[in-house]
Amino acid sequence: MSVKKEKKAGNSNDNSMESLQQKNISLKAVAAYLKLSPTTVSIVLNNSPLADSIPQETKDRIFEAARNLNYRPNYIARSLRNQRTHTIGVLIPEMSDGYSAAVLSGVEERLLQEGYFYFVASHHHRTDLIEKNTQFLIGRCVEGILAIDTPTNQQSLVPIVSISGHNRVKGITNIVLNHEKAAQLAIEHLHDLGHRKIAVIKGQEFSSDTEVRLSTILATAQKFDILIADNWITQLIGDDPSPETGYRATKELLSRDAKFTAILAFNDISAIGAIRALRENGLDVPKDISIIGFDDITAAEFHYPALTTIRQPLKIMGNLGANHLLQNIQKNSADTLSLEITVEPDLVIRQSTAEVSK
Amino acid sequence: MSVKKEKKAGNSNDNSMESLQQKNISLKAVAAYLKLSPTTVSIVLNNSPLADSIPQETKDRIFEAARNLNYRPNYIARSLRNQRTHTIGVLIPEMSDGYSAAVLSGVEERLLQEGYFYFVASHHHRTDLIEKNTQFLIGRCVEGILAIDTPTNQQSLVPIVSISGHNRVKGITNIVLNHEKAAQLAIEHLHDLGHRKIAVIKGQEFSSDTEVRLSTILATAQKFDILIADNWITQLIGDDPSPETGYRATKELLSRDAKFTAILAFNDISAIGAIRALRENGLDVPKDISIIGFDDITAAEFHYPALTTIRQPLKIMGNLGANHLLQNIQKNSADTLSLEITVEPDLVIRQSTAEVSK
DNA sequence: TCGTTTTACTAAATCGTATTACTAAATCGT
DNA sequence: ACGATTTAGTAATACGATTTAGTAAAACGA
Repeated sequence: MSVKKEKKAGNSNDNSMESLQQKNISLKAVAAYLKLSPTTVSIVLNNSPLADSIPQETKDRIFEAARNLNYRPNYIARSLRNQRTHTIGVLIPEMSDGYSAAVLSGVEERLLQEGYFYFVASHHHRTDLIEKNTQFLIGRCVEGILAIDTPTNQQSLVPIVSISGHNRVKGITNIVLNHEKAAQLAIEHLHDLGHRKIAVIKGQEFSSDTEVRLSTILATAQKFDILIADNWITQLIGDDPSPETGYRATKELLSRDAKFTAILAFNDISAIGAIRALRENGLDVPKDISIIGFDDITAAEFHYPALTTIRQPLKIMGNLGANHLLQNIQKNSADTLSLEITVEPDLVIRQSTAEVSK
Repeated sequence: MSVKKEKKAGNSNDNSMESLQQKNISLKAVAAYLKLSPTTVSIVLNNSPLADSIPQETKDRIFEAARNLNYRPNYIARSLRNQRTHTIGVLIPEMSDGYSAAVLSGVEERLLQEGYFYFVASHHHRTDLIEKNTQFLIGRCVEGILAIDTPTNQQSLVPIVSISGHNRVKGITNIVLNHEKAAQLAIEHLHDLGHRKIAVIKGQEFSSDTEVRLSTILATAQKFDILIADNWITQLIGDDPSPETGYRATKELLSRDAKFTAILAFNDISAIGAIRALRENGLDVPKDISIIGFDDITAAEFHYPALTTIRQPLKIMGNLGANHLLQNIQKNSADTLSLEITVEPDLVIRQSTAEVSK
């Protein structure tokens, strides 16, 4: 890393500074300039009902002065006065895992529409950081918290909406996937292709979806008369967000010399790792083994072979989460309903699944 | 999407509410409780130099009361008084493109260490949104702006640090890759493998690195006596952040019936699309055509074939950017140096490149 | 012992805005 | 023509902290 100093810039007699607005014109300054009181200026600029009694001519003068002086109300002062920050806090496990980013993009879209901004804090699956970050965010006067794939077991002063959070705390709204449907789609697809012996890669302990996903799969498999032997279940270990964990879990699976014909992976990332492990063992996907992923992240479509997967509408979940959080903020938060909003998965058939051979 | 109402929660006589801290204890309230003035309480809690004259016994009383009453200073009030928000704004093209997320994780890490939070605003490559979002962020009283892969042509009231921004504006610090070195690594690697005819997939017009990357590659190729014919250069079109654009660009390239032996892709995403296009045309990577990507995003390693790529230290660039922005904020911003900080690329050799056949 | 310094605090101003309560002049109704 | 209302504003207060300037009592120094 090298550093190259170029030149001094922006000292006070630099004429290009003229293009910069002079600092922080306050309401008082505008009022002084107009020889009016701050009250009047405030009333007019905010179009408060009191402004009815101000003649249009004066209003025009005020608007013009505000524009010319480039008056921008100080957000901090306004927040203090109004007790509104228009800011929410978002808790995520990891910035760079694709999943959070996809949900976040939905969150951002919705929030910006309403003039809200958000703080992000990631906790890397450490419970102490979840707690600490929650406190930090509340300390920053956020009006609500959106927990993405993050266990939240505490009630709080501010409304909380949890996306894929898997928890049942009073007053917390949950956005969850229809897990039964997801399991059904996956199992049925494999069943249709003739698979009867399936292995499962389970998520990490700390992932909120781990438990439901496994249990719904097991239950559905039974219905379809499909065998998932105990030692055909492995688990992702460690918090590495790369396919490495799926690779390891699959190696482990293969070492057990099992005779399954398909693998249900916890997510697309681990499915990608699994495929690599299989390939290393001389097994072809989908000819020898079929694989289904989960989530439908961008990488799924362009992987080779392209992943058959259960799509979660991540961006929409972000939209919905933001939406409900805003609603809860509008309402008296002491009167919040505990809602559970369910979104539907889709089966996306690509090239990683095929009819069972022979 | 279905909605299931579960139960009312958190009404006022709900005893679980007791665990929630009562709302907003103010400094004044603490002072009243202690029969002291807010001044004294503030002085002690902030450990201001004036606290020297306060006896330890009184200090202890104050600390205890603050703890018992669960006093949390109001961040907004404090910001107003101190004229510090400890908040910065981050401009990115897209939340979910992997690149921004990787840089952001580095940014977040560094900022949290210093007690800063950040607002994110994405502009989807629209210049009007860049301008608008910048105004919004400044309106929110951010102390500085970090522009990731975002052209910034204006000076501003607050310090700006640009990461991969490719621009030369006074007072803006730039974090950039050593592009010459990157081109050198890529070309040299292909040269070593015997390649003499190379195609290039150029980035979109709006990507800040597009121009430098192409020009450095062309210059370096010349040095190595490698041919890059004019019609062996295609460009990514459109703002789709998926490999689709790379796929299209490569199809176009192949339709020109060119006789190159390797492709330099603008980034890993487009390299992945390129490989798919080649495969569809019956060409094997790396046997028939070698491909080099750029960035080394997570997907690169686990793609099939695993991508040979030029790694950018994205997270470190985020770290550095945040770091320099904080430094510029500390200093008098009117006295900011225009710096250019260069980070070094690495060649990561995997399976998408091989010796030229025959 | 008397003036100075130190101790242990507090009153008041400030940050920039929004709102409530008020006032003086003009207009209206009858 | 006289009280009531409307018009066109302003002064004062609050939001919740920090800081400057100050004060009364105690301790100190000679």
